[in-house]
Amino acid sequence: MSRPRGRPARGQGVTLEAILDAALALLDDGGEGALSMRALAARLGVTPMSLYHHVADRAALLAALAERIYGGVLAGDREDAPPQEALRALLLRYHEAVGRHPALTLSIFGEPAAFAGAAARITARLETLVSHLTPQVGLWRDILVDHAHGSGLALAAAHKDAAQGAALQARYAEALDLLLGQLSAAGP
Amino acid sequence: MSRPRGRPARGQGVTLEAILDAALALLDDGGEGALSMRALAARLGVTPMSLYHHVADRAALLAALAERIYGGVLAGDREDAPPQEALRALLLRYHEAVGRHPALTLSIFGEPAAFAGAAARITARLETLVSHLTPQVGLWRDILVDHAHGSGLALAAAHKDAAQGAALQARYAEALDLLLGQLSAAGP
DNA sequence: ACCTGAACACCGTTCAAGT
DNA sequence: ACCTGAACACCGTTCAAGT
Repeated sequence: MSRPRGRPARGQGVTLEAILDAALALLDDGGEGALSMRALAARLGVTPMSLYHHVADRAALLAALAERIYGGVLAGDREDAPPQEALRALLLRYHEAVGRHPALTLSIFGEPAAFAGAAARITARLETLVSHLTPQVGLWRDILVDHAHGSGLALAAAHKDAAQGAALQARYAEALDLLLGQLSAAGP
Repeated sequence: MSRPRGRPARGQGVTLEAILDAALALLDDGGEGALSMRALAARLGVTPMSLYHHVADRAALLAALAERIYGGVLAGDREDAPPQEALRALLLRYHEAVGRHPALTLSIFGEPAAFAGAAARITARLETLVSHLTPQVGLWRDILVDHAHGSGLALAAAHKDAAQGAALQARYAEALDLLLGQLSAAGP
């Protein structure tokens, strides 16, 4: 019944891709507590230990997931768009990523190192955009980032209720427009 | 070496007070992962199971901690202060509570039910205050709450670094003043 | 009422052994 | 290079037994 002990035939093993897919699936429909190395291995039909040939440990797994999800946020960036448009689009994409995988967001906040890479890149881009719109760069950068995180948290807490989730997404867009309006009113 | 099996002499047992104190201590200097029922029991010199005579389970323990810490946020409230002052003071107290026990905040966000009671009372009070200052009540309530949570999260992530923590607290106050200024400029 | 000890079904991770 | 099985040091929680 059990797999043979040695290295399996070519194509039988797990790939990092498959591990990340399965981990995200566990997180998405079981919540934060559903992602354990053992449950993940079971879902992949493999022993827990074989995962450690692809990721260093659980923290590294979360880091890889963060990179996959939040790394894409900067991808849709258009260099030529006016700063306010670009800023708005960036924050909406970020917030949407948070909303699509709320349990990942919660896990990541508990493991800040996992998120450091993507967060730094997103923040850097955001800071550049803000600097085109107001001299109070640090202040507005913090406001926009903190507000996005707080709203993302509310989204994560409401993740069982899809209707409420959609309402929160809409509310975020509304709040963001208000903030951006005031940011540009503060003017350069 | 081990305690006798039956009920101990009067005053030998654990109290809920002592459990909450110890739990907070574990959280504060060990972070989110340091609070386990077993570690908590060990710190109190008791078997894990005796804790279950005082709290239903781990979630209930977190709820009791949330009530202790966040319940106090409304205590300093002065009914007669002008709404903007009261709003500012409320948010600073809330943010400070978050900052004083960052690991609790992180744990609570992962267990939203634990926080429901205190959060609802704080939000209700905040909403009343906001309604005195602007017609856009829901929008500004969300902005202020989400911003406070997001900033609290940053505080939690930086909790090893006390100097950075202080800087973040100061930044929050600055951002809050800016937001409140714009809130009142939007006017009733 | 409140404690104990043993037990159950879990964790993450290391190590040695296999191919 | 990549997998397995056994092991270690943990979890939360239930249950029966003690006083």
